[in-house]
Amino acid sequence: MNDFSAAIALPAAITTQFKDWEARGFDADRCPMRNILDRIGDKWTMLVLMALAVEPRRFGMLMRVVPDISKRMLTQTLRLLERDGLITRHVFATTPPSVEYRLSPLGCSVLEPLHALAQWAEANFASITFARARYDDGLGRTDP
Amino acid sequence: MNDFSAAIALPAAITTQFKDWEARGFDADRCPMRNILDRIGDKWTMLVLMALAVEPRRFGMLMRVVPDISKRMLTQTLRLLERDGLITRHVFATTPPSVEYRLSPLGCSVLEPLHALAQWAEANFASITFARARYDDGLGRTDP
DNA sequence: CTCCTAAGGTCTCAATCTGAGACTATTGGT
DNA sequence: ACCAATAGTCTCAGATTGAGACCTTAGGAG
Repeated sequence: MNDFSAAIALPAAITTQFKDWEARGFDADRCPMRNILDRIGDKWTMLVLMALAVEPRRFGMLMRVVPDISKRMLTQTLRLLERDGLITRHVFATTPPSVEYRLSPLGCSVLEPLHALAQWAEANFASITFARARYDDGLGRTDP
Repeated sequence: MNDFSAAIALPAAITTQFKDWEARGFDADRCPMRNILDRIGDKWTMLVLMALAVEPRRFGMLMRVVPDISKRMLTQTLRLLERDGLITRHVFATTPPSVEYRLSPLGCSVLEPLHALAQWAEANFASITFARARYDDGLGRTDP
């Protein structure tokens, strides 16, 4: 009847955690998830982290590798990641000076959950594309 | 010398995947990660998914439970999730009509990677807060 | 000399997106 | 006749983002 609780292997641990946070009010300052999502849950951050996962890279290289990002947003994203200790910044005294960014150990550790998300994305991309097409054909409204 | 490759247990599988996608250009239409991030990588979507992970919920309840979200954004977020097949929408003919949202099996399956991220957030929240304070005290610039 | 280029930014302005809150529809209750 | 409740939509002001001009410094070309 309710496909909800049966569809996934470990719902208890998951829903418990979410229920827990919810009970504490998702308070913006104290809730870890709120905090972390405000940082990495945006358009560019995960992409930048993934680009740095391949190898340490300089600003210009990141511009080339992260698609469609503007200088402005790349700068901002890198500053915030540096502030949070996920990446480190190294200036080399060439002329003009070049700057390399690399993941810190903390930054490396976030690759694991990011990888989980990536795996999911790859595994379910087809389903999503299909659902999207269906919805756009007007058949999608689940309960019209 | 390079703490990069040693800091995490499974870097090879991860970097390989990212390198792979990068080689294919992160093309906005075809890259799964790009697609998925454009959808769930925003300010509200993960929070809404988490709220629905606890139990199926009606619009008004979601408003109360997801902190600071506006009607406008909640509506938009729910529509996009429905379009992508992650949630379903059920109208009940009460007066006024009420609408319940619940995770689809596909939506349930995303809880797993989301949970991984949540675990990471909880485990590393203190480190991040510390790094942030350090940076804001002007000590943060990694290589001034 | 003088000009050009490189890298990594910053700054400005226009376009886009978001938030707050007014407004809508329907019908049972007072 | 009027109010309340739910799930939205609509509008407008304010916040965020993107595109691209501009800045700095020193080596190499002419």
